[in-house]
Amino acid sequence: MRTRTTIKDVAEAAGVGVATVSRVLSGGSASPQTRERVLAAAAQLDYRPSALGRNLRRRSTGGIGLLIPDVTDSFYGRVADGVLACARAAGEPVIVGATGDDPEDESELIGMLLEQGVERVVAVPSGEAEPWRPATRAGLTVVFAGRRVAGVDDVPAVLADERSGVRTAVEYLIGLGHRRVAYLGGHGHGQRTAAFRDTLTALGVTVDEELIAFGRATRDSAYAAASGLFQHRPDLTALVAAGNLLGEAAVLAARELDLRVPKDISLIMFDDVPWAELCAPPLTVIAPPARDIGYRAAELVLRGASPRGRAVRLPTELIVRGSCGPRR
Amino acid sequence: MRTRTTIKDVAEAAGVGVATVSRVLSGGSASPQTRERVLAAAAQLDYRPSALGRNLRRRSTGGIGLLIPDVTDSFYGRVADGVLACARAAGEPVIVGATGDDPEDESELIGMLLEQGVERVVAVPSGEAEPWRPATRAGLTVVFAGRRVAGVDDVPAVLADERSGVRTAVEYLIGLGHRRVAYLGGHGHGQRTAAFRDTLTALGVTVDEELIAFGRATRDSAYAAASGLFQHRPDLTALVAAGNLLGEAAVLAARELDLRVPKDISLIMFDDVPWAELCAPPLTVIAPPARDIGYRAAELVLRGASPRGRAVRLPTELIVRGSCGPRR
DNA sequence: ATGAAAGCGCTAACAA
DNA sequence: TTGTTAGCGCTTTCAT
Repeated sequence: MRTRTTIKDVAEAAGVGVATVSRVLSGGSASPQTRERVLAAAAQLDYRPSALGRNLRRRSTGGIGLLIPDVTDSFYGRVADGVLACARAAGEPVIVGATGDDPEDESELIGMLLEQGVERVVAVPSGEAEPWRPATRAGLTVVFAGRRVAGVDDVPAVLADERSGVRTAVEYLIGLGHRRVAYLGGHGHGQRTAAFRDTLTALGVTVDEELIAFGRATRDSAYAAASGLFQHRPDLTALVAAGNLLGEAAVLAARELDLRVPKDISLIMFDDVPWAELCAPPLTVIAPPARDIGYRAAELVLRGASPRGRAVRLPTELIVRGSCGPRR
Repeated sequence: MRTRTTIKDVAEAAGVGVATVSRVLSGGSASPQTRERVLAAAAQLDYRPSALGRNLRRRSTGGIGLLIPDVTDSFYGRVADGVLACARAAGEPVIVGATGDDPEDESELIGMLLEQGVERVVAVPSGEAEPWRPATRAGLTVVFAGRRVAGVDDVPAVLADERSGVRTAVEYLIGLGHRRVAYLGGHGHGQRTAAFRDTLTALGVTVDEELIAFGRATRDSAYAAASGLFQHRPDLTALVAAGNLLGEAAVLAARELDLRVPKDISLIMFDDVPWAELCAPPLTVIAPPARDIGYRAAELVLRGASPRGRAVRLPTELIVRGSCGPRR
């Protein structure tokens, strides 16, 4: 196997010093003729500067790290897509890790990034503060996406405006005449849950804690929670699912229990996914701008993020399809 | 910001030379006491060897590159998940790029990986051979996943057994009494298309080219193709969609045209996705082991892949749900 | 078994 | 403007 052409080869071929090559290639000053000679030689030899040498010298990889719970989930997938798009535009490589929402794994992955010399990371955090201590201590620039972590306030975040999104949804349901509205939440949905309660209260509907249930991040758990809700409280007429997995579970459970949507029960889901339109009836959703969240987070982290941990909130959109109707 | 602790710090703290530290940490020979001293010092200083130095020395990143058309697509997402899982088990970082199935982008991304010193890549290739020339020339170890590239035969591939999957599907449909079976294909589905034709022929059904249509990799294009098929040939009674995007389009188009599934038309899709169960009726599918494909491909590439470009074919599974019925 | 020393490819002072 | 040089942190001969 032929060994890679290095800066030295180019320097020799162009009859200049390596520093000059480096300068020319990174847009430094050089006489027009020198520049041309260098460029010609580089092109001739098909030279590609090795990031290895540069990284070592700079003591850091240029790239950005991306930590998400699960590539396979539509929401995180879209966030990742946004990050990749932004990084690509900036010519930066992205190292991706899946945490499974497990703080231990998250911790290990952060360690791996540190080891790789990554110094900027975008993450949908698991929720624990602990894994992020070593990161910030090591001087990592991190930006949270889609969620933030209680107790880690020096990290900026790009979020969906969940409060307003959930409020809109609940108002919509109440406006349709519903009074016994259930809520199905999951990991990392504290914001949404709070908004749900607050909106109900603000509208003069007393919060029935029995109508609030939670599932863990598996399909089975979400299904069990949804099914339990429907069975224990057959009087509920509407349900807000706080995420796409939970919405999926709600649709399935409703069907299994022969509940007609939206006749028997109105369904609304936080997050828009391709299958929302394929459902029968198509699902009404609160759509968060997942891809934008990723893109903006990547922009922020590349810009060096602001030292002050402010949060950017991106608006959600209520997309009315066919899964909500007037109270039965 | 405190500067990272280096191997030199550990060496000093342990009162040994850097070479010894390096040896101990990579499991080389050392006297028990020296080993202990080094380990203690390393732990004490919370030392993490920098991949930067190691990479430069070794002239390569340990990690693996992953190139897929679109993180957002369920199939590729699952492939990516498999790759990430395997890489994580091996402690290797993964640099991910989205090609959008565009050979130009693919080419650039390959260049980026080369520049980063990545020497192993798993890819769902766009289909063009050209982007891969520089890669193999540079000595990259590459393994294709889910697809292969005509003319690039020195690259091993991990694939779904598409022929047998499609055959099973077509046989199933024919067994149900269907004779006018349509096929909706897309980019990179040559294998499936061929299997479709062959199976029909083998079963004594003449292939009606008008019943074979193709969409590009966008939702709009897929929808147009599906819709066109249904409208031009209202006599067709069954359709095989070669991928999840196409299946989605078929479901939507059928609904739009008021075709009842499976009464008016039987639908079967290559690829299993969460929404297949949510559909009404739930979609019958040929499920490829997407995650396994990714995992196996990563295993192969980490093992250094075989120089001989053999293909591993993983079996698909026919999952009968409710979208296929007897000919009307 | 261990240490000294030579780089890996690159960039950034510093000189010229 | 340009070349020389000194490392970045690590692994790996080569002596000892």
